Amino acid sequence: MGRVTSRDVAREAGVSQNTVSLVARDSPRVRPETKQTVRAVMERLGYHPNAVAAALRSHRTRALAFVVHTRFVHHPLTAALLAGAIAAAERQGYAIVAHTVRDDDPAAAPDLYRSQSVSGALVFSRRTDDPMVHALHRAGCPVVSLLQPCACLAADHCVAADDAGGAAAAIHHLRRRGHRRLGLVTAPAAESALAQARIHAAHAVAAATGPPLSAVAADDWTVEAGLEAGRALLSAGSRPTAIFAISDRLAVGVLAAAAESGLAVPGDLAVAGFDNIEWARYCNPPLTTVEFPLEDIAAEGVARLLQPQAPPSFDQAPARLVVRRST
Amino acid sequence: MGRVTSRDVAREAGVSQNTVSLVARDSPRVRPETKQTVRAVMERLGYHPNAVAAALRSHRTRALAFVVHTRFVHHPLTAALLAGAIAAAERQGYAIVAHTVRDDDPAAAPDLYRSQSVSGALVFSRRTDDPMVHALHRAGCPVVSLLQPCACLAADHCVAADDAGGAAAAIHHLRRRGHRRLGLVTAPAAESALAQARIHAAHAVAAATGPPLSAVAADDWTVEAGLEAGRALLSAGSRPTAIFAISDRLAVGVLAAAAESGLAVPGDLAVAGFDNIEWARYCNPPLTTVEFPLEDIAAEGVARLLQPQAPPSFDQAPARLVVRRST
DNA sequence: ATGAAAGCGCTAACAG
DNA sequence: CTGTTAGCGCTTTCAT
Repeated sequence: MGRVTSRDVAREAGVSQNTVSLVARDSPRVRPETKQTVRAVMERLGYHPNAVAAALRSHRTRALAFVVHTRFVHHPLTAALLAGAIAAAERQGYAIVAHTVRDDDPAAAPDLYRSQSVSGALVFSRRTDDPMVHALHRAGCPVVSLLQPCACLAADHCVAADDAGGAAAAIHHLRRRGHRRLGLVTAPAAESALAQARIHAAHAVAAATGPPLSAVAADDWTVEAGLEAGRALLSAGSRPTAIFAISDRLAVGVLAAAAESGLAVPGDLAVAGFDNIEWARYCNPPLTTVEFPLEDIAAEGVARLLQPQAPPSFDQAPARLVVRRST
Repeated sequence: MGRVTSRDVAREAGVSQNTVSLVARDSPRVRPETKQTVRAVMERLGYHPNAVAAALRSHRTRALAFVVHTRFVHHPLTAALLAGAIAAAERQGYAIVAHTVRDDDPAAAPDLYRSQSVSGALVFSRRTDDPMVHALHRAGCPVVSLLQPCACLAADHCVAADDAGGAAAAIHHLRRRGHRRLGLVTAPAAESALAQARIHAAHAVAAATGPPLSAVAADDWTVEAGLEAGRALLSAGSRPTAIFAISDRLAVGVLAAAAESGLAVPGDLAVAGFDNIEWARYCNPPLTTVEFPLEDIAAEGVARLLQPQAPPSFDQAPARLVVRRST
């Protein structure tokens, strides 16, 4: 009891294998009546095209890789990007192969491409100059980076949000609330153009509207690191009355630091973040933050891999301030 | 400039294509010296085996699907399970194809299997009787369910945690803290054997150690639903002094309800959850909860798909109480 | 608009 | 231990 092949369908329908193939792909070059007949036989025999054979013969593998560092698998943005990528890819008949890369082994990423298992890769990286992205690129793999600009990729192979605009909106908002002394919690910025965009915009807007920001760099994109950075800012001589953290996880750490110090939020300290992760809605108090359309960004990434000649549907995805009770 | 094939390597190394194939798969039936020679040529020519051709010929596709409902993509457990599955699969040379299924379209799941794109599926479902799992199973796809027992699958095709033990530990803990009036927040339990295991154990232990639980059913596994259930419990006549929620997200909702009512946690109300999501560590106050080894569970799921004849390495993954400040 | 023939790159079966 | 032969199921190319 072998599986049903296009040959079986062809024989049964009294047509050639070629015709079956064309019908399966809904080619306009087959007469409608013939299609009807062949489709009926497919149905009756329970025929399902073998994607592996199709890929071998056509040299087109209908799959894309989604590559993320092992450490960022748990990041809330990863899930949303992955979901968006799956949905968009599926619409075009592509599958998404999820792959994680350990920081010490960036060379593993291109194997999927070299073995013809995928025809391109979406990456979510925290670093502008990422060995994993380099390795993919050097292997000739079409790569699109999500959220993060990448040194080795053309600008239109990076689908980013309007990080500068979002950060500017957050600082403007804090100023409008009457805050003079502002604090900024950053992440390892030297490595990340995404972080730099948010940081530079924050500094620029702050300088244009009042005293400069006092910035503290967290040493990772984690709640823990945000907590420590928050402590540092809150124990300084002239404590800020508002803090903008360049990610929500960092901001959650700042909230924890405020709680430690017995500061009421937003009474004694206002806090704003960036990303609008689910957590932001339900922390105590709910966090003012910047949101951007993750699923659209992932979908655009898929489009730039699969229709590389089509014009990008946007340059930067819009960022929007979501005001909640923390400010 | 076509790609390098095993034929090119064979010609260049002066051996047969078959030998190249055996060397690529590191067969013990090839003389070490021959391997050396062939490997050198592979290296020199930049040969990378074509996984698609191998799959077609051998009828073994080295990929597994990881299937989850669209609504649960963002669930924190999903990321950990996926990461564990990827790591375990990769160790055996398999890739993970991530796939989401909309609730209204359960029939889409088997397509990946029928097209020979994957040789089995890991599923993460909230329902014991899930149309998506049924569809996969009916299509003949080997399926292993993670965390959730499934009606149509053999017991050893479900890799679950010790839900009963974890819930029991939580209730015992609350009793030891001196609480008499206990509340329970459940999720839609009729559909979920996982939920039932936690609920039944909680009721049983509570009954054996004091007055019965007063239970409220949240209508989803979300923070929002937990918030509403928490409100219901806290507005009742004789308010409980401690609440056990069968998931952390529900528990976070209960914390929010407590904050609304101006109740101090744990002073006026103790709260415990289940799952130990990252959020639990950093909410305010940090949440007492039950943890279990997600990555091990995913790895075991992969093993049961790829080595179906090997004995399971465990029956239920151990669950452990993590005591934090909320109790 | 359809058919015939060839072959993608590999592995399996068998022979030696 | 290694070589020979055949063919996985499909798409492509060319012919009609």
